[in-house]
Amino acid sequence: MDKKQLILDAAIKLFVEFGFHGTPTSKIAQEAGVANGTLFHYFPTKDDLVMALYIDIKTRLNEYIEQNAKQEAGFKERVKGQYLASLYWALDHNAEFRFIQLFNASPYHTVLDPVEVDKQTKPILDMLRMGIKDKIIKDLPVDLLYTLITSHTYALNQYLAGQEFSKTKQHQYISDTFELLWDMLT
Amino acid sequence: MDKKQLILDAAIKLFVEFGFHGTPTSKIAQEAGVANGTLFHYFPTKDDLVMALYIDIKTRLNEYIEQNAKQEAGFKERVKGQYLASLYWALDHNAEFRFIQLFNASPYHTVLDPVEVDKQTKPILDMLRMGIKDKIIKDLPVDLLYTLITSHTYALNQYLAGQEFSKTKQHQYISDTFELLWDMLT
DNA sequence: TCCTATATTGACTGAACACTCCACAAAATT
DNA sequence: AATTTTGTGGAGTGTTCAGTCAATATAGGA
Repeated sequence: MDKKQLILDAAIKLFVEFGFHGTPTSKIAQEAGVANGTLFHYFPTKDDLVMALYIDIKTRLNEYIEQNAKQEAGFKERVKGQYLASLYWALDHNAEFRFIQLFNASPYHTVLDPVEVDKQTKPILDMLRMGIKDKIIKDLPVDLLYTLITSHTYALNQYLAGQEFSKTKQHQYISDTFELLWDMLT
Repeated sequence: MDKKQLILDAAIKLFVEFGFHGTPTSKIAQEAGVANGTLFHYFPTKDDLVMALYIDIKTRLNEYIEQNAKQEAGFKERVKGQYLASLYWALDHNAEFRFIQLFNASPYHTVLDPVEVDKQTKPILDMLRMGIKDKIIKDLPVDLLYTLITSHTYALNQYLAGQEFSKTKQHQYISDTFELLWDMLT
């Protein structure tokens, strides 16, 4: 068993439930079933843990999107692929997705390496630029559009997580809200 | 000079910059220029302070919206009035607006009195319901639409706050994104 | 088998923190 | 003016926490 992963898993759960301030490292170690010192063996500081967690989660989400959002079809289908993949992943990894939101709203977000952030968002911005060039979507700054799309996605996830819908209803709302998003963009 | 207000002002500033976990009550008192004990005279616990702060800010925002979003015109103008008022207020009270976001993403949000929350959102939900009945906007659950509208608004504020735009540009983006929002809803 | 490197433990520490307490000041009430 | 209530101060307190450390375990290579 990978203790490092146990620690990360415990940390997600507790951070999402109690926030960063509300979860001592001791509780994380306890929840993970490891000794206090073990946590600091893998993560020198609590901040390192938070950062590592964010990077880990974001990486896995991006991998999932890359593998599941097909590239072949037309522009709308490509955007939709990204949107659906994000939300399907979020349905299965709710704590992780909420952690991303928590992190984004927190001051940690500002200490992220901008280069790394750019690298992750660039493909999407490029896609949007192409849509603008082809006069498919509205001509507005792509980073603005990106912000709006992202927040739309998070908002839907929060909505779905906040209530107990059937799988069918969930998928329906995901489709429906993609159409809203699309109407917004075009 | 109202020390209570000094404390609230200092708290907003520090919470937004360092997060809840990163701002000790001692720093808040120091920033406010009052003694440690004075803070606890007004706010028995740190949590009470956070809560009071949220309620205070939310109240002022709502008052501003109520006074500035005119009621008379047609449906689109009424929705637009709300949107513009929110964002204009946010431009002048950026820390406060970011505090609301921080709070919403935090675990504090779950301990809010649901009755109070309902009371604040009801007018907007009623407005949306009317729009649906009149076939102006799409027929989806109003609380879902509300979530999407809210997050759209926060997202734009975050975008505007993140870069240094001229007043003109800011107003233009606020108008432009309202049209996006409207296209999404209708 | 020995040796070295890495993993794991949990008691410990020093600092930071939320909050208390009591003294005193200012205002309000009588 | 006397008395009560409310505001203000800041040193003090008990606790909690992030992070250390030295001892022990585990594993892998020579």
